[in-house]
Amino acid sequence: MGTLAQTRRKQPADTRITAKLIGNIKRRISTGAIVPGAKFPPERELAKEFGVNRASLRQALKVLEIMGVLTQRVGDGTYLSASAESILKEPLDFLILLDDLSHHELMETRMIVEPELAARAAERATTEDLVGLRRAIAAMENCRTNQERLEADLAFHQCIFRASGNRICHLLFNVIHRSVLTSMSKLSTRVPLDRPLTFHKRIYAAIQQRNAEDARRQMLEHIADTKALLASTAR
Amino acid sequence: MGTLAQTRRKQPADTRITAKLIGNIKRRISTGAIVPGAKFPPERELAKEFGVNRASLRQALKVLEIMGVLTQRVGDGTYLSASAESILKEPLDFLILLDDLSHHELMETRMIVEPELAARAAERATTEDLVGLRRAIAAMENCRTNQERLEADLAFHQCIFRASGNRICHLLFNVIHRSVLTSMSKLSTRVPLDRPLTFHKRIYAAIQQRNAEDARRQMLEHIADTKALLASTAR
DNA sequence: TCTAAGCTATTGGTTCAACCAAATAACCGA
DNA sequence: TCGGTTATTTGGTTGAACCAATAGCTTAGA
Repeated sequence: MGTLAQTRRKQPADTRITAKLIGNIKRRISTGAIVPGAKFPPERELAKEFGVNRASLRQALKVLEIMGVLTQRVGDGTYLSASAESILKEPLDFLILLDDLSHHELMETRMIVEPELAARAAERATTEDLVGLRRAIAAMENCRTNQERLEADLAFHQCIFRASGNRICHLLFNVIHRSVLTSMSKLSTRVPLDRPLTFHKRIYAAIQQRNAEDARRQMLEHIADTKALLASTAR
Repeated sequence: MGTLAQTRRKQPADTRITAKLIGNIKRRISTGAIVPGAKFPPERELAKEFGVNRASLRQALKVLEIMGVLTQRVGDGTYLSASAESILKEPLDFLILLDDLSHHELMETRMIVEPELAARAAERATTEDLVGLRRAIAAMENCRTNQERLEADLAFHQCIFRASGNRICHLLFNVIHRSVLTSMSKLSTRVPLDRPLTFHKRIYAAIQQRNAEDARRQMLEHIADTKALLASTAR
């Protein structure tokens, strides 16, 4: 009997075929065999190439599609994503559910990281970043619905994430903010406008003046304020 | 026009059955219909319940299994994970690949967050945390292989993550550290021992003395030192 | 010649049915 | 009661068929 040629079938060594396929695709990406934006071979071909059934391949591709690693369109094909903006969304959603992460803990995380991001933004912000911040403040001043107000709030912080120059934090906190936002939008009580707006203006001023230390402090106060407010309305 | 509900792509709602199933399961978890550790109905039943084919259901379950949300065992069944420790691993791996995140950017993120975590650890560390830190330092002093040294290094920082009390950062930086570690273990040059060890001892002293400010500063220096070292050996 | 409508091949989406393999549960004889 | 055997349950995989959306080609018409 063949000692090594048994990778095909019947051997229990062939466990976890989906994980294997994902690992294989990951390797192809890391070696540059598949490049962001590139088109995959058709599923039927790729399955043959991997030596697995199309259904099995689809499981692996589906995992990557939900994660945002790739995109599939009927009649067109499968494409590797150019970036992975949404890649942390689903996982973080489930993380919050399974580990029962509360607003409190999310806000705590914000308090740890965002002041530092604000400080970096003060050091690195471009003129476009500053424009974005001003626009977000204006949007907040002119908002009419609660939803608009929350979106404007999010936009302001996103500008800071971007200006900080750290993509990991940028992506992560986009997701965290969005999660906080959706829970806040479900609160019956109306979220106040003036206090956050005041802080946003102070933070903007600090960033615009390249005052990292002030930006850090104002951001910390801002989030602490919001956190306290959330804790009071939630009860 | 574009209120907000139209952020959906062109994909018709009747397709995307996998995403729908995942959303449904997510809802069941959030409402407590499925509780962490609980057993799912058999795939054949669950598929009937959802009104879809088993193959389609399996795609959804496979996504959640790879994410670490649930566990499947042949002949046994499907169980909802009690926690989601590994949930960020795969996504972050692909994030690093797709967005071409470098050591540099990962270390940058560490510099942003870990000093603050060290400060919190100084405020909150339990006696068990302190024991863990001492043990990690001892392991680093007694390590013989490069791999052992890196593992001991990781263990030290993980203790701090745990002691900080922030689970999100804990999970996130476990993954980031592991990623940095695997790339470092591939470097031909031997990573030095004395400097990191010195910093670890200083950080431990600060935490043990409940000196948050000192812990923050020492950690910042430590990571900056490592980062510089990485940058020099990588060239 | 160019455009628009229609047809066709491609490709992902879904379903169905069968069988394999691992774990468990039930059973039965010593 | 114990220990091993058998049957059942349950996830893992395969193959084929059909649906539906898209892209690309063809063709009729202005």
